[in-house]
Amino acid sequence: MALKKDSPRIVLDRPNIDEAYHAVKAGISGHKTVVIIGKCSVDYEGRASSRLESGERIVLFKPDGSALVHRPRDYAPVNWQPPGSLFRTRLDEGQLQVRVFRRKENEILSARFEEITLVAVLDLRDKGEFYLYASEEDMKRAILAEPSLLEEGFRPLTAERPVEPGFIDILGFDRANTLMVVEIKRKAATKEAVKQLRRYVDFFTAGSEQKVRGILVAPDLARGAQRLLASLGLEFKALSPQRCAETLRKTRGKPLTEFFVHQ
Amino acid sequence: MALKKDSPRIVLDRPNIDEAYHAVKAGISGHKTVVIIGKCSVDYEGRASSRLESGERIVLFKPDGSALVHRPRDYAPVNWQPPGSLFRTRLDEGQLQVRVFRRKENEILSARFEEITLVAVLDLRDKGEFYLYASEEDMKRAILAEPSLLEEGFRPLTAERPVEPGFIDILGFDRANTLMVVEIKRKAATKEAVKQLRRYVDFFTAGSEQKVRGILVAPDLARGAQRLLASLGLEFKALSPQRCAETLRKTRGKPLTEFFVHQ
DNA sequence: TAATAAATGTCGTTT
DNA sequence: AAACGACGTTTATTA
Repeated sequence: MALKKDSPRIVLDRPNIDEAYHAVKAGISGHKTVVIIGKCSVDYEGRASSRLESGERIVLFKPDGSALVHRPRDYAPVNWQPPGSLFRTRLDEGQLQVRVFRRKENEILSARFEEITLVAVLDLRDKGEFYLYASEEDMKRAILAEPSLLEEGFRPLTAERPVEPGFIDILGFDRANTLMVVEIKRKAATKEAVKQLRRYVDFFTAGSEQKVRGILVAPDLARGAQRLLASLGLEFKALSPQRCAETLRKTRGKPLTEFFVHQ
Repeated sequence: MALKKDSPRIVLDRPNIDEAYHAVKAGISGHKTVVIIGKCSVDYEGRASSRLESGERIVLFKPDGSALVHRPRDYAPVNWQPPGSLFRTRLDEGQLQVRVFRRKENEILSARFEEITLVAVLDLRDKGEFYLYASEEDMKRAILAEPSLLEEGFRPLTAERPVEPGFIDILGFDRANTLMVVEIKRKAATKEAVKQLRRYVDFFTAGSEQKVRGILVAPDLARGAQRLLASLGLEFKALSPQRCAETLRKTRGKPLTEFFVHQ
């Protein structure tokens, strides 16, 4: 059973099992988004194993090969398979069964429906862009565009050529030509971030007499990070993602969305 | 508008905005699971900020206060709020808008619907147990139940009383009464795991002449972990989660499900 | 409340 | 393909 071009959409309210089976099969082979709401049990075998006993859930099968089983609670799906999985639909012992295979990890997910409340087969059109801003990357770009955000006289180096260890956010020189290693965090910097910065600074001080400054840029310092920072001889510069977003907007005179990072 | 006891379920196929609004509002105030499929844009403000431009999506509102916006692709929701959030439904400029507040983190998610394909208000009954096995915790329990899985003559200490640093998986003594620190991984142990074990062993060797053995228990060693392990003077014991699950079953003579960890 | 570790983490980038 | 780090990580556990 193939989906007709003029009927890319199926909604079945309390379908019988055959109706549900044909709709789901057609939807999956037609690369549609399939929603099944009903009473089901779910088994998973792969990196771990699990069994979910019978209950009413919302199950999604997406055209990219991802599958999700959602209970009426929790943020996370109780069972799932990532994109790239293969769907197989069948009738087994009078029940609708959908199996989801992921060859790469040798994983299999099986959902078996005892009762079906609703089946929806949808050709969802979603080309909308997703913009996430005030990211760490935005903060980096703001400092490169306006180095005084970090310190008067700061001259970043990263903008000109990539630095040896690519994991360093920004390298540059202060007014006195002292090398500065800049580590950026978009949230309050933790002790972990401090230790990370120390390692980066060590990379440049190793086997050298040259003084190197390590600057942690973040909106705030997390509990305990202040003391560790001081004890490791590093510095802190308070800077919020919001401030960076404003700077980007002003610097280039374009709408903020221009600077969003597309996901 | 309250949901009547005898109509705990609403399915609206291509509803008009007023029908949709009343159904969603009733569903949310009645602590039902609400599914809205339609064309919407989504804004988020909180730890970061995001804007999702118009497109057709599946949006879930659960009775526990969690919300999910799913595009027709990807495993992860494009936007969400965790359980405990507050829902507010309203009609705004002729569109259905649902806002989700999370006071604690000062986060807000707003979904605005231009077109509504489907609204479902459901009273999902889901008491089914979820069992996950072959977890790291299961491996630990298996070794405690059957110490020879690790090594002939191994006597675990953890079972008797909790150990000082609670982050160590198992502590015990070998046949020669040498202290053993056991780190368990359910997947191939990475270099990170090796370094972790080294830190734990150091905790016991610090300021002591006593020899301490560090054993990494895992089904396999990841690339590079072998060399690091040897260079740090640690040992490896191959053990699979499956083997542990079998041992648990044999040891106690109960069905495997008895040993599942309930999530 | 804060810190820490685990997750079927997922997802991207780089080696 | 493996490895490494980031994530609005989330979640559970422990101090």
